[in-house]
Amino acid sequence: MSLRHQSVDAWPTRDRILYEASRLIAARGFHGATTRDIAEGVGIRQPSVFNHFASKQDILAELMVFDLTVPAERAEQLSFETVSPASRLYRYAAWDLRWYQEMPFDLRGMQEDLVNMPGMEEFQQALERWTKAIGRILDQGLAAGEFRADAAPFVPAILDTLSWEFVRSSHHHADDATRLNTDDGAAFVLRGLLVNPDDLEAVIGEVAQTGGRPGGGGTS
Amino acid sequence: MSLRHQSVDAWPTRDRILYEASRLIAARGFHGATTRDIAEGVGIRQPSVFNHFASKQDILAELMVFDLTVPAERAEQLSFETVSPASRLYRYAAWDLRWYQEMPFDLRGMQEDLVNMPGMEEFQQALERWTKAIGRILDQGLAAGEFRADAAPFVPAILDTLSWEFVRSSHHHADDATRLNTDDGAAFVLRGLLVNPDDLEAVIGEVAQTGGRPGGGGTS
DNA sequence: CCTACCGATCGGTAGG
DNA sequence: CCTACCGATCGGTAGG
Repeated sequence: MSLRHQSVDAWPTRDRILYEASRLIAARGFHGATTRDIAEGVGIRQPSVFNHFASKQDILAELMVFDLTVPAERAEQLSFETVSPASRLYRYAAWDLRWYQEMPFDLRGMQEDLVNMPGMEEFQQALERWTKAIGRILDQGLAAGEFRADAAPFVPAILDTLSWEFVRSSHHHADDATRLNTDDGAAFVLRGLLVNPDDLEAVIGEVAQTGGRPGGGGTS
Repeated sequence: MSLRHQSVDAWPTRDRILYEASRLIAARGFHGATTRDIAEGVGIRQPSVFNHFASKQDILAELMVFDLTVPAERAEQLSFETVSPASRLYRYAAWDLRWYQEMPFDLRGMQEDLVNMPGMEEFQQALERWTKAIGRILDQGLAAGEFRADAAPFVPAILDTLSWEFVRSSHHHADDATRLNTDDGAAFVLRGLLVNPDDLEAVIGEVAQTGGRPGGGGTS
């Protein structure tokens, strides 16, 4: 079912365009990734790309759904739940890192500034919603005395980077043995953030009790 | 003396080109930042840019010295010193974050992939030297039992991000009051990495004893 | 530091 | 999904 479980060559052309575009945008940036390069990677001629997407920007927009819209939705869900802030942040981080690890596309080129392009307002708002949702969880944790005030400002940027790191690792080591562990990544963030790092075990336990599953739909 | 202490308008044209280029590359990527935009920001005509730099890529190269060559040198220095690995990593992190905070240019557009462009081999090597030097300190800390094996793999990427975060904060809040604290950033990394986070105070103390100054030359 | 200009390459269209 | 093609824009040069 999932694209991840098939060889890229077996994907529909439309998905292969998304895949090649994501790799090239990650490698050279949006403006450096040309429609000719994308087409060449897919094995078609450049104008044929426009039979699947109305514009180059539409390819970007579809990739941004995976990078911004879906994570924003998940962060908002968790920001309104009732378990402890620490537990919710851990759950979000673990979900986020898994999301990027299992992502078939290479989203490292989806830089923040791209949402400022005309026509990308939808994703500008998704980014804002994500930032606010994470900010809510952080504020709740600060108010509850769970989080360190001198560490909280770094958390959004660190979640971002760890996401990229898991994309990178999933594209470089295909075998499960050398893969980075998503729970270790989430634990790293929490250890730096918690006033009492020794509470981490309990926080993780709380997650298991409320039955949080990494869940979320397919990728295509 | 330092560019940071003068208004941008008072800088020599060459430095203003570097400044505008750094901002545009951060905002749109190297290929999205055109020489016409750079010139417009400086207040000169597009061909005049080439009176100061032989090519657009030469502008990039000069910015990369600040982003890669200088930090690589500092990391290598520290990787061969004799104080504890934890203390050296803390010192590197604190130096690195200060370096980016005081940097007059916006280096957030200096993505890793740019070093793969033809002619940028020098910076590909600088990046490699940086990675190896940080890796050496991490390996020494793991061997000494100071660092957690499940946290060490995340450290290089997190140093990277925190650097960008300090660039961003220094470009957004000019006043010292709301500025992010570089020591807090370094402490965040160490708390996530140390087997015994309570040792952090001692690690910071060790730094003071060996008399490590943030030091390093000017910026221009 | 300017005006004038050029070859190459870009995203996208026409028409099958 | 292709060939043929186009207007716009790119980095860079000539010559003052």
